[in-house]
Amino acid sequence: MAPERTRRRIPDATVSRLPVYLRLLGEQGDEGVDSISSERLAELAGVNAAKVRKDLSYLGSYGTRGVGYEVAYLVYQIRRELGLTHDWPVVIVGAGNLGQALAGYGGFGERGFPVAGIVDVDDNKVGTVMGGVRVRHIDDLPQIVQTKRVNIGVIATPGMAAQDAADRLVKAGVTSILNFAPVVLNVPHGIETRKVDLAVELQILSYHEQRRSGGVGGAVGSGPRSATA
Amino acid sequence: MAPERTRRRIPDATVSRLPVYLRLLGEQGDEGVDSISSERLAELAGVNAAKVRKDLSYLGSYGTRGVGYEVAYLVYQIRRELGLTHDWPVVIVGAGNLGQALAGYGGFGERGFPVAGIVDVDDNKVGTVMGGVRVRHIDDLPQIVQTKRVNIGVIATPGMAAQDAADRLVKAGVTSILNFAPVVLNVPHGIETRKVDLAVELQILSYHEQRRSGGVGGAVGSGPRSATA
DNA sequence: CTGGCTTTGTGAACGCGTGCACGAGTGCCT
DNA sequence: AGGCACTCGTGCACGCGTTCACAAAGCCAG
Ligand SMILES: NC(=O)c1ccc[n+]([C@@H]2O[C@H](COP(=O)([O-])OP(=O)(O)OC[C@H]3O[C@@H](n4cnc5c(N)ncnc54)[C@H](O)[C@@H]3O)[C@@H](O)[C@H]2O)c1
Ligand SMILES: NC(=O)c1ccc[n+]([C@@H]2O[C@H](COP(=O)([O-])OP(=O)(O)OC[C@H]3O[C@@H](n4cnc5c(N)ncnc54)[C@H](O)[C@@H]3O)[C@@H](O)[C@H]2O)c1
Repeated sequence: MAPERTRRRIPDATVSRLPVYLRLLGEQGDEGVDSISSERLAELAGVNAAKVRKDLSYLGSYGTRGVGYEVAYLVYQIRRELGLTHDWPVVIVGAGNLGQALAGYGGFGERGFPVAGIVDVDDNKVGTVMGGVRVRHIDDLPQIVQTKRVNIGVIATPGMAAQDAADRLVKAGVTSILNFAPVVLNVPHGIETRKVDLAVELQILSYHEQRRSGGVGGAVGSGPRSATA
Repeated sequence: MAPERTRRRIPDATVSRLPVYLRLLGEQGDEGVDSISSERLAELAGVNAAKVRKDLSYLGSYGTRGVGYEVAYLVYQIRRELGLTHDWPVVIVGAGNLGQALAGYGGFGERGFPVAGIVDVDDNKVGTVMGGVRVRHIDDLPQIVQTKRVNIGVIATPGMAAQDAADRLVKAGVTSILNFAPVVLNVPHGIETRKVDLAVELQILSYHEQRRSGGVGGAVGSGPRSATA
């Protein structure tokens, strides 16, 4: 626990944009572009140019005034800051529809997140192979996490089982969880969790559609009234 | 400028939380709870109680001081505000790994987003059935959108094809898009889009893991892995 | 009916993220 | 060498979202 001075903290909003810049920079690099301005990068990312510059400034002053940013170097710096200089193996809990799609998706491994294993409680699924990975029983979770040095777990179980899955992941030693189940997870302090909820996304779109299409007649009922669904 | 054509606008942050409250309230209702306090709801949602009250206040004053909120009535109000009083059929573009998982997922229909159709360019996939829905050719998109009154489209194609899919969706008449491809979509003004990018989520987790494990200069004793690109 | 208890609804303070504006550095051209 | 065009880095102001704190409002017991 070396008291290394707490490094400059990067705002959450910036952290969530860095991966986008990273991908775009990678694409630009592949196309032979070796220098890029904040203006151009902003256009590609669909954001404000000043925001791009401010975001990148958190990494340090890696731009050249009058010119722009060297693509390759910037890629390296972002990767370093995001901890992408080495792989982060992930373990998937739940080998259903979604778990299957995730395991069969090559994009993870390419981006530095190889599937170290996928587990399930259903004996009918254990032993089958999905996306080149054999499904193992959830009791093997601790062993997988430890031998493969897994820090990140992905929950793709039904909502009912999500908390159980989270508990098992934490107990096995996982410290970050990506949760696809529509459930608010209860985890110990220090465990990082992120939730991806498709129903929520659709409902947000629904809100805007509803708003667009007539915006609702007047407010119904000025006062509280008992109305059963 | 035009007068306030817009009635009370609900902040984006609130809109994104309402679906969570809605789900929790539904669960509580199923368990026989007919009244709930902001404190309790906040606990279930993992947020601050004042935030819950402020969020709900955008819907109107539907609480009873000293008591709390009537669950059934609150559910009704949130559903009305989110436009969930009727179904919103969705069309899925791309019948691959992910499209298949989405089509096979019953949760959508249950929550008011039935799959009106799924389309693909691959003739080998056209005609097959996924999750009870027959895959149709993408050229049928306009017809599906119009006959089924579809407003929401879901993009589950590779990144390369995502912009094309978006263009086709918009041309067909869709006004909201949920995009799973890791691409920044370019759409006309007025079209609502939301993006779900798993790689971004994982990279955000990676950032925190990297930070946790000592920060600069990775603590893991792996080899010199300084590949840029 | 009154007093005490509970919980809502919201004004106000605060903090964070965004976008503008501009000084400061860099490279190129004359 | 000097001037010019360009782009970064950032101070600053603004707006949104979060949180606290409390008066208003409703319920209930006695
Ligand atoms: N499939 C989708 O497109 C989709 C979309 C949105 C959300 N989701 C969410 O993702 C989750 C999974 O969806 P799905 O369609 O894959 O469901 P699914 O029913 O197809 O698969 C769930 C899997 O989890 C396994 N499981 C159950 N309990 C378990 C436990 N305690 N530990 C380990 N494994 C367990 C089951 O055996 C099953 O194989 C759900 O929460 C769902 O709401 C899925
Ligand atoms: N599968 C996953 O778990 C996963 C995870 C994260 C992100 N994604 C993203 O989701 C998208 C789809 O992933 P996938 O694994 O299903 O890919 P996939 O290759 O399995 O499926 C893509 C499908 O889209 C179809 N397609 C191609 N071009 C099309 C076009 N112009 N119009 C209509 N359909 C077209 C293909 O025929 C194919 O069936 C990708 O962008 C991927 O990055 C997938």
